[in-house]
Amino acid sequence: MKGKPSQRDIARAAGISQATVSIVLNGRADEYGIATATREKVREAMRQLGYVPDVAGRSLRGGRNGLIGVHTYERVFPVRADDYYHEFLAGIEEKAVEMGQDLVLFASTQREDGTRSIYGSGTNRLRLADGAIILGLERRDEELSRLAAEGFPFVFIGRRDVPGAQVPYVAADYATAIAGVVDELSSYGHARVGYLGGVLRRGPQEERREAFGQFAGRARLRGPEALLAPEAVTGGWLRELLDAGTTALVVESFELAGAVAVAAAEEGVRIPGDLSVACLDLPPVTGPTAGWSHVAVPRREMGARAVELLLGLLDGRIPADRHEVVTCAPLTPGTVGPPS
Amino acid sequence: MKGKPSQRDIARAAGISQATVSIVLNGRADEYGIATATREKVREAMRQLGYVPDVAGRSLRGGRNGLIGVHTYERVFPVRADDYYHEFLAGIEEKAVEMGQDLVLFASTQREDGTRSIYGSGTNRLRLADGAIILGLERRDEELSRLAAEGFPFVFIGRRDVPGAQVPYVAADYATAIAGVVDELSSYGHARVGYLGGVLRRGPQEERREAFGQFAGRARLRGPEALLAPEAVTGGWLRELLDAGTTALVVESFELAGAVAVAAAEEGVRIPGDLSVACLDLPPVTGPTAGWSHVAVPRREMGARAVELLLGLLDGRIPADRHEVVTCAPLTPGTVGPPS
DNA sequence: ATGAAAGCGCTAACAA
DNA sequence: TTGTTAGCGCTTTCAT
Repeated sequence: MKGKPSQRDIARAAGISQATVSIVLNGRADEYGIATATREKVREAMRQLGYVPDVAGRSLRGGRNGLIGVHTYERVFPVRADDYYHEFLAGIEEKAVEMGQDLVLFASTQREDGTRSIYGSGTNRLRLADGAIILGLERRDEELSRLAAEGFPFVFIGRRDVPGAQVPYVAADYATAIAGVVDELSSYGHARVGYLGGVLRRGPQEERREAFGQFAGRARLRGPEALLAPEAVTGGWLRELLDAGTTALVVESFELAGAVAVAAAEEGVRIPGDLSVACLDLPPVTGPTAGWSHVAVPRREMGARAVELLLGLLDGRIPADRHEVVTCAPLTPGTVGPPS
Repeated sequence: MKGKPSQRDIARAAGISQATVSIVLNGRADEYGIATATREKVREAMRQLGYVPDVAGRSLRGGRNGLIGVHTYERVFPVRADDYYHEFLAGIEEKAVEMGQDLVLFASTQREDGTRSIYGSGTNRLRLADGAIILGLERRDEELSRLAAEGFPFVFIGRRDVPGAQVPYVAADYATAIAGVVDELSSYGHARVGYLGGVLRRGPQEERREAFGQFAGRARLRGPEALLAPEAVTGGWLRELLDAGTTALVVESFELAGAVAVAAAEEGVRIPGDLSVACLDLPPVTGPTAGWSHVAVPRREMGARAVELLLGLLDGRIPADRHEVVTCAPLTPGTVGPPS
């Protein structure tokens, strides 16, 4: 018994047929009415030989292998301390533990230029797992629709409405969260509320900006919209903003919020005394923007929901076109107050 | 053709045998002298049907499945920002990418109480990968020796000399690094160098303390040794230390270094003016101890080496009792200088 | 209550 | 130059 012991080895050791071994191992012993003595013999031999089901054999046969794939379009463990994936993965891991599933991180799909692609490396390694959770900011609609067309079970984290394909996804309810922010600012009496967004227009950002425009319009709030890189957020820019009568600012990312903090310090602008600031992103625990008001995207919970959704798909309990929207926590207190 | 097309489907479409398809796909067409026309027919049918090789079938046949297991005794993605595993995993991922291997994170091995155990859940799920890398501060020698006895290929990260078993591991060369620290302090002219360690005595810490004792003795440095919890490091303690003539301090962990920073601020002790401090651990990028002199444990490189070592074991290129010691980077400049 | 056998997709040894 | 066949580990159907 040098390599991995197979069911055949167990069968031989227990003096029994391989089929019976399979039945006992899969907990269908009752269903098939296997004698208790036989079950014991099987379990004993199994323990003795250190048997573990072979993933390949099982998934080849069409069964499940307890592997949940996790595909990211970038490195999971980044070089710099960029924790974009971290919270999602924490949620995924947590739920995987609960459900007794293991996680497969697809590192083999990375190409020369550092990007990752599902089909780029020729073979779709994702199929090794029962299903997969896909995360990433990149738009790769063709890959997703191809995956869907092949009938491979997967869940995307982040909103993805791929035309002509049913892509199950878990998304944060930005719209409601942003409506809440607008409401709160409005009820404080702010009339001119600015929006500061990044120049890099990726899916989620676009969604936030649009939601803000919509709800601000509905609440009759008028304010400037600026799409800037962090280094373009200067003291002068901030002064101009205030001079124009803006009393509150909604900031898309905490990168930008950091720039605002610096600019405010330069100009002696007090926050929230002179300017209320609400951030639409999670703050770093430390730094100048620590404690600022923000809308918490529930990344952890989204990760966990993705696992649940995927397992639902696998069990056929959930239809393949289902998506879930996870509610964001309300705006935290800190840097939002009445205008001066 | 709803499901994924197999080689059989291609063979039928191209009117040839399945074996020929396999040969063409694996690039052995030259070797077997397949006619150019046949190759074209295969490629054409492949493109047309959108063929993707099935990993399960392939690994079933070949024995290897391109999966490297990663077992940790704690969560990989921690709730608080404790990045103990992060750097190791960054190295592992990097090398896995290079080697075209995927990673399996074993979440299913976690039990009710939150601890993880290889055999705790009844069967050894690790076997589902080709081999595994095991990390964690806990001592679970029985598990490791059982794993070794079963002939399962694995590599431990961290020094582990398990009695009666050959455990391949990748460790940091603390001894040499600490000798370097002692040398440097000695050459600056320090005569009394203290050692501050934690009360929690785990493997690596013990090793550091012993190495320091050994090299300090050899260099005829005399200094107090204290094993304290961070909250026991007070201003009074620090003052006493200085009054006794100590001019330099080697600190085991950055938790303790943080406590020293606070105590020094309290007492108006300048670092390194009044006291040189060398830390034997990686610093957090931010905080009062940022920029302090430290010995960098090459976690990233250790992770990468572990992957190489494991793949070497799998290929039989490396014997199963091999271990590797990775050199630490030398003490960084910052808080070490001549005594006042 | 248990065994025998087929077949999932793939590769390699052997046949033609 | 190409085809035939066996078998990797597993589950399931059918037969005993």
